Amino acid sequence: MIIKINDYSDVPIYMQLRNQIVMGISSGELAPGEQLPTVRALALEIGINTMTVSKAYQILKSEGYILTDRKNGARIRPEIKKESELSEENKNELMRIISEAKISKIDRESFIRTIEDMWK
Amino acid sequence: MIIKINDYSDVPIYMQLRNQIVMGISSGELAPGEQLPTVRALALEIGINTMTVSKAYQILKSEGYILTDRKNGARIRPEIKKESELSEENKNELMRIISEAKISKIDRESFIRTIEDMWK
Amino acid sequence: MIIKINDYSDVPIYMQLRNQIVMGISSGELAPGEQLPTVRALALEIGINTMTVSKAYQILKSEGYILTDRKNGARIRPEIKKESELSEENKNELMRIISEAKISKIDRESFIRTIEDMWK
Amino acid sequence: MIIKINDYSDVPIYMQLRNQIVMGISSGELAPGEQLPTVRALALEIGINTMTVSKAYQILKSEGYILTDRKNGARIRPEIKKESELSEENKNELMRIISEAKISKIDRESFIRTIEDMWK
DNA sequence: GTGGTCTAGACCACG
DNA sequence: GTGGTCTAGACCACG
Repeated sequence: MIIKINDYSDVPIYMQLRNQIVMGISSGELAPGEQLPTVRALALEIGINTMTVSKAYQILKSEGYILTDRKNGARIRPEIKKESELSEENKNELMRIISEAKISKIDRESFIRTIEDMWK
Repeated sequence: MIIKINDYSDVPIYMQLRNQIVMGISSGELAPGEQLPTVRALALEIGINTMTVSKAYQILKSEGYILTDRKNGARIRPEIKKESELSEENKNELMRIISEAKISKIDRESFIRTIEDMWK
Repeated sequence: MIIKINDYSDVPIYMQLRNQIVMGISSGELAPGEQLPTVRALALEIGINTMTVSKAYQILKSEGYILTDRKNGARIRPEIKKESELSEENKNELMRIISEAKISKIDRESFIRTIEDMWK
Repeated sequence: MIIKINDYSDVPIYMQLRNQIVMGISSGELAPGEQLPTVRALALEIGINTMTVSKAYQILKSEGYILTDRKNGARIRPEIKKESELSEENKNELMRIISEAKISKIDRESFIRTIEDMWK
């Protein structure tokens, strides 16, 4: 899986990394149980600090996306358990985006079409 | 209009303020041409520094949401002009949220229903 | 002569007024010796504060563009005397604008054509 | 690059700083990709507050002149993208300066020569 | 009375 | 070590 970091984004690097791994899981590119690179290897590959990768892994672990053990490193959790609801943060973000879309005179139908395209 | 600041959020106060005003405009709670509180009044009301309010207003101004004049303070721009497209940032955020929703086993239909509810 | 004030400009109203009168003189719309409206009349016509008009007149007077006397009010100075050189401020502004034009990849010829058009 | 702040100018310090950096980019004194001093270092050097430098940097960033990243601080954007047109504000300023030049009996040819000299 | 500017100083997230 | 955020407080230009 290819990770792309934008050094100039407002989104911190560890969060960009976390997001891309989550998206990889969601798309199926990262399979349940799949081994992730070691912190060191991934840091080297992307050209970022090991601390940054470590932080991303810790967040993914605390969110229940990955498992880590000393022997095998990190891997995608075979059975990810999540509430079948959006988090409050995500609801807020959605509301903000929808508000901006409405002000931009994007109509509801084309907005939903965008969502449907993204869902695939 | 009631502004609520979450001190524990990662989102900076000025941005929370900016977001809530944008949502107020979108919902119609803040009408085109409507007067906003003065920087000082709003700072006092929310219990934050005038600079922080000022920063929010300046962002809103630079984004074309409000107008400020020396005499009357700030008001909602009567004709807000926006590109009828989602920004790249908003698209990225949507993509992230959708990915998380899919992992949470939220099905597409109920996700879209959520959007439709929020759109109203 | 029609004066147009933009309440939302960063340029203070008194300065907008001053600028428009200077441009009126330059274009010939305001002739040497021509009477200007009284402070009160102009304030009423434009819908601004008399203090603001007064401030504009004072600046124009100190710059040698107009004459005021208690009896006749203000009028355009019959013989405006100016150094036949740009002021330091105007040179600085020109330099700034040229710098921005160059970065915008505007070519020198089209920039000068713009100047020549404006000069007419 | 030497930055000179005029304490007595009407132009705010952060804007003087912004202008001088833009002029530095335009003249080539600041090369694409070149590192800028840190906010703290520049504040110390000029003898102003870090917030003021920070404000200048944020404006330059929002205008697309510079990039900032958390690791390395600010640098000149390698590829600055600008509309190849003068802004309305710059056109207005040009018009004002030309008007004043005409009143000062500066003739068109020498005015354009001044522009050409500045362009180099 | 309004927003705009600036300072000194603090704390924080990021890497 | 870097920029980002926030505060308290001051002063100023404008109208």
